[in-house]
Amino acid sequence: MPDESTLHNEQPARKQQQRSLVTQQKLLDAAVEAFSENGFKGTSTRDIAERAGVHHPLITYHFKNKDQLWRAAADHIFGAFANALSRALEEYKDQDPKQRMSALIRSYVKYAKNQPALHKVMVQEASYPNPRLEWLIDNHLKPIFTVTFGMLEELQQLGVAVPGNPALLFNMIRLSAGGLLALGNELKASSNIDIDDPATLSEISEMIIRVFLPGEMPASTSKSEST
Amino acid sequence: MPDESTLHNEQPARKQQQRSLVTQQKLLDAAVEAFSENGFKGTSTRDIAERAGVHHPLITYHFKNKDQLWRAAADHIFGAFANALSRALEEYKDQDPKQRMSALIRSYVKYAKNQPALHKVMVQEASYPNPRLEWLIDNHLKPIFTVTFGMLEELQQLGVAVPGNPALLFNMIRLSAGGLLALGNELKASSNIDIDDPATLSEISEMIIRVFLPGEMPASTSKSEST
DNA sequence: TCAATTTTTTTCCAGATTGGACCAAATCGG
DNA sequence: CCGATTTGGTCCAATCTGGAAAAAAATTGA
Repeated sequence: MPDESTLHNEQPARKQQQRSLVTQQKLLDAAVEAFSENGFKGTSTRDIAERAGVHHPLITYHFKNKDQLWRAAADHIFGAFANALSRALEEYKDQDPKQRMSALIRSYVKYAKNQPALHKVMVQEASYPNPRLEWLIDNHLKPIFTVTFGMLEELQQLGVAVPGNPALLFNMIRLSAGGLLALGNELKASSNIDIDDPATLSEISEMIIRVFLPGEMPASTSKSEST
Repeated sequence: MPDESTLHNEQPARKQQQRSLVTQQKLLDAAVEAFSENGFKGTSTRDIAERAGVHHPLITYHFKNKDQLWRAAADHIFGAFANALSRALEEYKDQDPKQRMSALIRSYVKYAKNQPALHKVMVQEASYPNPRLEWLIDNHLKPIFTVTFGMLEELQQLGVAVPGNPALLFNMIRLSAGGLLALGNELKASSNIDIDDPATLSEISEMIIRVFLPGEMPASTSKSEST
């Protein structure tokens, strides 16, 4: 299964070298960091190459241009995030809906801690209409939204999640979690919140769960009512 | 009361001209817009001047340099916001704590709708440690935080606000409201939420209130117990 | 009205940065 | 060890950077 995010994958007369993968990885990590800090416009390819410790023409070689690099970087983090969500969903598939959603929230908070760029990049691109935003929505946001939206609706019907527009609910949860971890620099100074403390992290998850999913699961006597 | 945010206010041998105030205003508005979209680094003074429809050397004339312009722009929006909060607080000073906090939230949502830069600029600057972030925290964030923090603590003791670290609570409210309105471009496409619809706006306020302040005010027989 | 002052316009700069092209050298896979 | 892949080093032309400086225009106060 060849890597779709890179070039030179048409007729690989010879397989990709190991060091090539390493530099691609370094460039992707650096790109994520840089783009999340300064946005697409505010980031130069040279800055990215420098962070990666790599000569900047290698960007052209591996990703053709700045725009493709941005897309690859977005795939990099959003793909990994989608995997993390799937894993959490799989692991808790036998639990009740509240447990499942709680697991998703904890998973998101944990992922956002290690990869705050997930939220930052979104905010950066949503600042003004642009083709990257549309691409991001279609390729990465909508799928997550669709899944979560249904789960939230179910939880509302069960009286677990607070009532109201599920779409709003979804985004409030997302913003609370992603925002808190993206604003780490600020929270320490403004609110004396240390997101580097593991205890703070679980406090955040649990508070989000308590706030948005305040109800208890109804004790269902018939365990398998829906097939 | 001379305008502190501008230069030439030491010994005004002659009073500031009207057109001068106009260009300053245009530059401030343009600066807010540009900085919120592309961050400090990603914004050029020429871009700002262009948005304002003004020759770019006027920035140097009115604000000395890019950094001072950024500070003036921040004062511009955060100052107006602080005023809006004060007015809401004053207007509801005779109501009970839950009504007061609800008024603050509605006021924030309303303000953030018209001035999403309030949130965006924060996120932009919090992306990485920098002197502007510290300045923003000390001059504009902490005062708001202090007031609201106390109110939230009181509401928690009354059983109105959800329990947990009040600082976290404060920031979750802030991020839910500010984030939703800052992500307007995205929400329409990803979640079919139209923040330009006035109904959506009040739906947001009311949901935030319902979620974070779920309790009812206890019926107090003694109206004026604390002096 | 008219001169002093404030504000705007115009022009200029020196340097840094931009994304990307190019090719020789090095490295690696088969 | 051969050939494909990857990297290093160099170069470029264009654009953009924040800011200085001086001339021109507009407004004010007397």
